[in-house]
Amino acid sequence: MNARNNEIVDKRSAILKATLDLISERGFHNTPMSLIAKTAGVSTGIVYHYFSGKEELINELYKEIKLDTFQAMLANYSEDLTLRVRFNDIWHNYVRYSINHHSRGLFLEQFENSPYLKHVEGDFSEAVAPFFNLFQQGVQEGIFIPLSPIVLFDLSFAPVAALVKRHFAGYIQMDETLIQAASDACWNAIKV
Amino acid sequence: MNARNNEIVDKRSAILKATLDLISERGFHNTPMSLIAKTAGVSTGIVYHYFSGKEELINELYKEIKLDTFQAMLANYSEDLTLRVRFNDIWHNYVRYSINHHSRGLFLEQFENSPYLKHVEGDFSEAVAPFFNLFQQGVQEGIFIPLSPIVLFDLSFAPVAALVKRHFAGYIQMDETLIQAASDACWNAIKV
Amino acid sequence: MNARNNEIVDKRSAILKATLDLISERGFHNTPMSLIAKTAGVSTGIVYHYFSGKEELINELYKEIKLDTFQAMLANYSEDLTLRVRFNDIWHNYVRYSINHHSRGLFLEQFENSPYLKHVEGDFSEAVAPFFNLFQQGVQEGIFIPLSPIVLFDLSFAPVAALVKRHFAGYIQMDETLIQAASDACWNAIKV
Amino acid sequence: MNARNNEIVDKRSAILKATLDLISERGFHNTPMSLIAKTAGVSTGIVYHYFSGKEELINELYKEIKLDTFQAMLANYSEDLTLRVRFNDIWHNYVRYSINHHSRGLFLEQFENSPYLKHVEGDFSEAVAPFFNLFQQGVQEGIFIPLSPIVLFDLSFAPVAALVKRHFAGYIQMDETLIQAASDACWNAIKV
DNA sequence: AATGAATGAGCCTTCATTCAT
DNA sequence: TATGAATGAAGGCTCATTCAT
Repeated sequence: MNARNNEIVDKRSAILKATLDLISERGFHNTPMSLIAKTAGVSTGIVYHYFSGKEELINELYKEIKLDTFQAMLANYSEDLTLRVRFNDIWHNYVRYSINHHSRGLFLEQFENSPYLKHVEGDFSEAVAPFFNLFQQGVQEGIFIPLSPIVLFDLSFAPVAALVKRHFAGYIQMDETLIQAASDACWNAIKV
Repeated sequence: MNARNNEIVDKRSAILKATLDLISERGFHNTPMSLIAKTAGVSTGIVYHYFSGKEELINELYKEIKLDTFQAMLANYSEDLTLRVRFNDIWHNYVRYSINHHSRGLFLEQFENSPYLKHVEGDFSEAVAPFFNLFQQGVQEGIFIPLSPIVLFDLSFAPVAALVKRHFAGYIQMDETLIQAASDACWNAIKV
Repeated sequence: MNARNNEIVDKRSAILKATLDLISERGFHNTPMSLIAKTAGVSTGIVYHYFSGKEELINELYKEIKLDTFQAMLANYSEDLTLRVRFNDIWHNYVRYSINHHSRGLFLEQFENSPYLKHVEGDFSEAVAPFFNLFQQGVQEGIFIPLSPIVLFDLSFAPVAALVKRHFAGYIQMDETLIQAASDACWNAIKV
Repeated sequence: MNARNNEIVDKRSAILKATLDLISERGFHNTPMSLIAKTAGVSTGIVYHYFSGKEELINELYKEIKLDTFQAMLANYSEDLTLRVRFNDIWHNYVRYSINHHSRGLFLEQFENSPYLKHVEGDFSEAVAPFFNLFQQGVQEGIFIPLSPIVLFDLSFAPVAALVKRHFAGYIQMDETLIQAASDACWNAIKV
């Protein structure tokens, strides 16, 4: 990759990064394109070179972050590990990622709860396959309660975002002890 | 209550209702005050007679809905019932309410995930006291895992909103069987 | 005058007084009718019973204050007194009135410098006759320079408003010594 | 200065000029930004590129005009000239300027009498220094009555604005003869 | 006479997007 | 590629005036 390409990557990335930071703090509609450009250190016009408009910019950002989040949850994932260990790793990864990248969580929740934004039909099927397999295997082996993977997914991980919000609101402290206790609780939720 | 008061109540309520419907479908910033007024069948100006501005209108709506949601969760609640029954009732109430009043759930999630809106410091302490007591009692009796009520609350109910979203997205069908299964799962999550 | 009439006078006066106070401090366009009504202790609607609208209200107020100012300048005025004494009395009266009724001066200057307001064709000819006579007599007696009364009026009194503004701005202190010196200066301006 | 700079200067100037013309004829609050833009031949939005808002636009205009007025009064000013000549020149310059640039006078008086507008703390100290020196010198030389420069300034020039108003109202004709007579009168006012 | 809820036109300002350079 | 001046539609809010009571 030559200098020119690097620059392209840099500029596009700078725009995406500025968008994330700003939107997570100020919200979609309180984040003008001009501010995104300024924060990214580029001109307003050039943003429209990399993205067709604000909506596409945000959709692109969503896809990147959503994918990155799934990948982070699956760090060190291996089907050689037991279900219990895999589940626990994912839970910990997810919490850690959510705490270490707060703005990403804020962005995702805003995005996914905004009826205004046309939800991208991003194809995350590949990214979520491991989860699907995990829960399916558990059901088949009679370890998990016989519900669809998507339900098991929500029963397992919905509490994470809620608890991380409490953490940042100062109501609780997500230390290792609490993380483990909550992870165990969620495991018990779906365990037969 | 005389005709005039009825009218006042009606007008204010009409504005709040229009706001809820519009925002849940279009989002905060895609819902102009003029559209709210039009939908409510009143003039733009009069909205500012009942609410000081858009922000107060939305905050007021939030407080009403948040409170109503808590109350709906506690329908037929009685401390004479066993923990198990109480928990199960709340879970069912919450799901039913979320499904029957979809727009309220959409609104709440938008609101609570919007960094732009100054979150009202509405005092819900009274409204959430029963939940607090429920979880505290369970811990004291050695029935629930020894975590703070707020954590137990999230472990118990965070999946509801997630599952209802899947329901409306068409991925799952929240029928009585599924509701009961999920409710049991969450009970198992916090049970010792 | 019976109680009812008193009330009428009171209400009308209260509106005029509120208008004066508010406009002198906030300006014409930053003074809503609703605030005038509230300050006067009456309802918004009743203002339109006493005045046909905001413009008439302000015009009425202008006429009253303008007339009152002329009359104040002529307090203790007598053609039996010498020109010198009459001039000096007017000058002192004007300054004292301007200082003791600051809001009236502020209002008059706003009004008279506002191109937006249709200037009332109030008939002040009777009120200004003494001034006219004073200057005309002085010219006829060869005491004043032979200029039209209106020019002599401005040469005599234009500095008053300017100096009173300096006084309230804190640049000067309009004490008796200064008033007398300035009054003498203006006398010298028009004296042959 | 290249074409682009010229254009910028032109556009900014066009906005200021339109603002002056409109406000002097219609008043501050009867002059919408949209009309200013339209009159200046630009879009509404671009006004906010050159000025942060209506208030800054007006304040900026005030500073420019106030300064320009002082400079016009001091045209051909030289301390080599006698006090008498300097005074007379200023008086004539001021009257001529006020008559030839009527809108500027109207604007200044509106602005300076508006309690609503936050008066800019423009630094005119440099611009008014010659006046200050003039009056101070006169006092020191025993030619002017021993009053502060600011008082002497008002005694000298306050009648100008008043007389120019009479001129435009049609009551008097400010021809050379009258100007000279009035200028002499004001000189006599402050002369020992 | 009196109230004040109600109307709706109009204003200031913002901001996504375009385009000349 | 890159800039940022420029556009203009749209939105939140104000307020003079009206009118049912």
